[in-house]
Amino acid sequence: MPTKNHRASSARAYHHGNLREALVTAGLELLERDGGADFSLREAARAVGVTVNASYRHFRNKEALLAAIAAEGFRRFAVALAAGAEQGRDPVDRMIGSGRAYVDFARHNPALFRLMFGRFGVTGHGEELLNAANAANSVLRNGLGEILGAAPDSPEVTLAAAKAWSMTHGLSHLVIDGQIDEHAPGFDQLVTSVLSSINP
Amino acid sequence: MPTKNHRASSARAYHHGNLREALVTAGLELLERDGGADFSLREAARAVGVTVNASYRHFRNKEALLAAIAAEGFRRFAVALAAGAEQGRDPVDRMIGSGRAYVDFARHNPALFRLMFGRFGVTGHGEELLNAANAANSVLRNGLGEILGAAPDSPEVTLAAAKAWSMTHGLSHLVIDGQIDEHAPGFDQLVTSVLSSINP
DNA sequence: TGGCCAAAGTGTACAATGTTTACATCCCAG
DNA sequence: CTGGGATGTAAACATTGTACACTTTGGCCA
Repeated sequence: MPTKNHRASSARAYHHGNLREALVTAGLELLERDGGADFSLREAARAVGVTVNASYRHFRNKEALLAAIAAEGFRRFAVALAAGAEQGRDPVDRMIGSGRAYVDFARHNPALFRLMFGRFGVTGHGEELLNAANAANSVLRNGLGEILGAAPDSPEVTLAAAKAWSMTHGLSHLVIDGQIDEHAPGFDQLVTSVLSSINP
Repeated sequence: MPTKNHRASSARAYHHGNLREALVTAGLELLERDGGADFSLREAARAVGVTVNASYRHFRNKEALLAAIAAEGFRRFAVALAAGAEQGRDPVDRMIGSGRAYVDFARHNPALFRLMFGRFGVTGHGEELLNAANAANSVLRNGLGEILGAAPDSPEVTLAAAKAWSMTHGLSHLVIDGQIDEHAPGFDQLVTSVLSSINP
């Protein structure tokens, strides 16, 4: 636990205490507040009650802050997928459950979802992000491995994962981009129906 | 043909001739040049050899230019899908052919693809964009209608379209976002395999 | 033909943003 | 207690999107 927490109590200390984490949290909030475009660095600093330049003590640049936010997003994503899976009895049900969680995560955090997948191609943005993304990924592979009775890194699972992942990911994108209307009657039914067809 | 073409010949005329179209073209090019972030309005104007403010005679703001670019993207997209379908003999083959074209379009125009789907939720950005998007969509529905022997606007086709579209769209996104490595051996095989499973 | 006027383009200005460089303040180790 | 590294602030810069006022152009009508 690297928390130092210099002045957790004092109302207005010169040192913020844990600015890095605070900026990530503020960024997450701002990201979803106006949904679309990404927040400005100054805005995030303002929300935390600090000057812009202070953030440069914790992140090399804005991109680095966004990467940290994306990493946190992947961590929450993995938790959501696992939680969605837990509600199913058999492996197929669990798979569909986490698929539904996948879509719901995107619906409730569209800007974060786009940030996670859109701007950080897995590599070149730090180990933290990479690990978080891989953790989310293995939830999928383990589930499919169980269904197929094969190792999570076997070729069959790889192919099945590509199919299931494509379907779920595409559905999520189409929904958050408004191509599929999430408020139309029968939307839930449609999601269920689409996700059911990922059964390999 | 609304082309006025004031001074098509003169090398350096005060009036550009067809600035609107030129800006769209320049925008398309800049978009793919550095792949990721969207170009600056000033950059596009510079590329065309004109002041930034000149663009405001043709577009209300930057967003409007992006919408026009997205519309042009959808037009080319529809053409590509139709071309991809033509190579197949039976309806299923044609479906897969346009699916492959879908993925290839995304691979060759990732920034445009993201712009088209990511920032313009079908509505609220002008009729031109809406029509172009619908044209691309009907290529899919017609193909599936043919396969299923049902009307393009029937419920079965709607569901089948949601599945096929999700699968193809998701695969495209995962590829251009680097989650699926397009340079890995067997990539073509994987695409074929994934797309084959859209057969309803 | 000549002149006018709307369309199309330029110039200047402004607030906001990301980033750099120099300075100020705090807290803990010695 | 004290000095130095960590953490913050202040001022400055180039770039961006956009607004406002001006200028140039070329086709239409007398």
